[in-house]
Amino acid sequence: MPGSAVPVMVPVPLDGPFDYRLDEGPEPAPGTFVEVPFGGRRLIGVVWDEPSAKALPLHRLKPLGATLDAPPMPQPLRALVRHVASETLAPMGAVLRLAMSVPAALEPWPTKLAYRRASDAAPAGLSRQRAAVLATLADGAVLLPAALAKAAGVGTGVVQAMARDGLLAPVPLIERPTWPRPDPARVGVELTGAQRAAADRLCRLVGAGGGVVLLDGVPGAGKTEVYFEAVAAALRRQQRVLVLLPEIALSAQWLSRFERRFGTQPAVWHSALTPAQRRRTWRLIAEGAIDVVVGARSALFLPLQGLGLIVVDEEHDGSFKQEDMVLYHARDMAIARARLEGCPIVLASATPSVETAMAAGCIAGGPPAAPGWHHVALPARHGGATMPAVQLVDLRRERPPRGGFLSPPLRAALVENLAAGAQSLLFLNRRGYAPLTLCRACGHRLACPNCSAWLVAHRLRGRLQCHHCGYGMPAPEHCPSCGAVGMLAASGPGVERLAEELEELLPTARVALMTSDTIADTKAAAAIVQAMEARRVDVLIGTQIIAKGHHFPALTLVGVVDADLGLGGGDLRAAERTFQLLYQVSGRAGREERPGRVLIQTHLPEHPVMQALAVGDKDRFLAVELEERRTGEMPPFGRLAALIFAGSDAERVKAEARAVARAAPETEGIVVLGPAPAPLALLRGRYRERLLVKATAGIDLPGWLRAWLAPIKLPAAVHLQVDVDPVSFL
DNA sequence: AGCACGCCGACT
DNA sequence: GTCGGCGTGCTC
Repeated sequence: MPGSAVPVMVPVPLDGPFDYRLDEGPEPAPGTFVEVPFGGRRLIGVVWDEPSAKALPLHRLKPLGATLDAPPMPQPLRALVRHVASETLAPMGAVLRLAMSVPAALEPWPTKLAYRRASDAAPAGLSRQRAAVLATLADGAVLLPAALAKAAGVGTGVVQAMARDGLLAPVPLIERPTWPRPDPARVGVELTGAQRAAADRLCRLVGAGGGVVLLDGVPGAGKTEVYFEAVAAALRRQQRVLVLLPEIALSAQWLSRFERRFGTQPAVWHSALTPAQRRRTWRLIAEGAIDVVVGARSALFLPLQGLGLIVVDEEHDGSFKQEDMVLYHARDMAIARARLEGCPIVLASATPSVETAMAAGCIAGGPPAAPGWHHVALPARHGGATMPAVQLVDLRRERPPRGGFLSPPLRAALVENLAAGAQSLLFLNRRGYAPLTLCRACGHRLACPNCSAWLVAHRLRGRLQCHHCGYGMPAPEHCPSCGAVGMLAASGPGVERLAEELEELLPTARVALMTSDTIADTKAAAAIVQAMEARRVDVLIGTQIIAKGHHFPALTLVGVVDADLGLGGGDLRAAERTFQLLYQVSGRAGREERPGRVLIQTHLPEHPVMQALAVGDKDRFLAVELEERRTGEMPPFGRLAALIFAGSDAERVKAEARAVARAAPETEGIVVLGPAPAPLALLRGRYRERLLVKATAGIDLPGWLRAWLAPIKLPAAVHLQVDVDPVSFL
């Protein structure tokens, strides 16, 4: 008997698949989860669609193990794994691991022992309790011990004893939880005419085979309610829906809006789930028992079948780019999944990314919409949401008092707003007390020993902390360099320091701080949101964590303390990110009947970002930014890739980076820049050098990179990470 | 990623 | 004399 070779992908960071020998029985279909021997261990893998690269003779293959009793991985998801690997240059097995993130969910549901009567005839002389148990189990009923005891009005001890005595017969019962199904027929909030029209356009695409829609409108224009109608359309067709949100936007507020429309909460997927919740949710999704999943970027790889719609909300958000193991952009890969599933995808944002806006053909002076792309714009609600009045405060003229960071106009506005009994928000994208501590005696600056970064002072914790690695130390009393005592001075603003300044300015105000340091979990976040809603806070100070997801009716003043923060560093997307962030923050002010006011403190009032913010014109900003990108042949007109070489030996890292750069093939339309020290030249104790690859449009950049790098063998002491289409340049 | 095999320091 | 450090190499 010859047997056959079965290709299996395993979730280890290698390019597969690997072949296994099948001696008898039918060949398992692609997607089947199987157990296989691998190296010294046994792994769960997936039967793959294409044969392995090298065909070993059958006798050299190890035997295929058992098939797991789990729904096979759907074909479009397998295709997505291939696609993500091919685009990111990650080994396919590393991507597969993302789609097999919950191995425990591949085990069948646990069975619990339930009981039925051992015989129809009731023996004589039973206690009242035992008789009650048997009576409860009349008509062949089968119940779990706890339910049985409760129904019979006895303790569980009676049930256990009766089982032991043979009066009850055990029946293994599979405990499959049920999940409430969202009801598309319910009526949620009433849509305006314009919202209805936009919703109808989305609904027409559902079931029509595919397409990408940019759904664009100011905060409060009702984007969520509009795409909910598309969700309902998919549900009416018995299809499933995946909604991706940035982690911090997945708030209780979003969930309750969903519940208002559909009568029940959707399944959620994010990093804070417990292992048991994770296992249950994953398995139910694989079994097709869950219709709608809302989750952070890792939800992209959930085994939903029969997808009818994908939504990516806050499409522009940088956190959709995964920055460690496999470097993928969840928005771009969601577009790929939608194409592979043959379903439409809605990208929603008040501040679309340049890439998305260009593809949707909605930038003045830009190209028309790419094939399959659509643009649905939602106008502001009349009498409802309007963007607040934005005032630029020129810090070169309006100097804050010595040692402070709030300019006279912003101070006045804060005082005024408190007197009026309204709430204010101060935005500063800097955690801690001060970004830098220096010695006034010798000028020494306290830096992280592992990274090229300053240590950030955190007064609330009495520590100095590195924001890039885990390093921290108690705040020292004397300078570690010259030993001078009491000469260490905080330099620059942080949110904690702002709170101090505010306490001086508004001694009676109730101030709350919202940063990732003060918000440990969703409960803590909900507590602050509640305090704001209940008007127990007058001024909320926060980092970018406050930019999204919540809206506070009584908030009428927003102060941006340092608008220029994100513009330094020469990052390609610095202007775009700053505009998006500040526009979102500005949108927090005055979303109900009260008019809002925004003060933006800047040293660069003439910068296009500030000018666009001042007039609230994102279309003009996009047009200016697109021209800028066109001139430099930067994305979306060309593509970039960053190669980061890292290792503990600075010279070796540099030498390897140089050698790899020299090996780059000469290609029309591609330039390799560098190596140069990466922006964080030292990170977690490893020296980093960077090569930047710039390709003109139309070049298969991942393919070119693979051809270049495949023959290169790096020593283990130098690690190379390839980031195709980098978002952050750090 | 794991897990083996493989050569140099501090212990029963 | 061993136990164990993690460097490098392989996994159908």
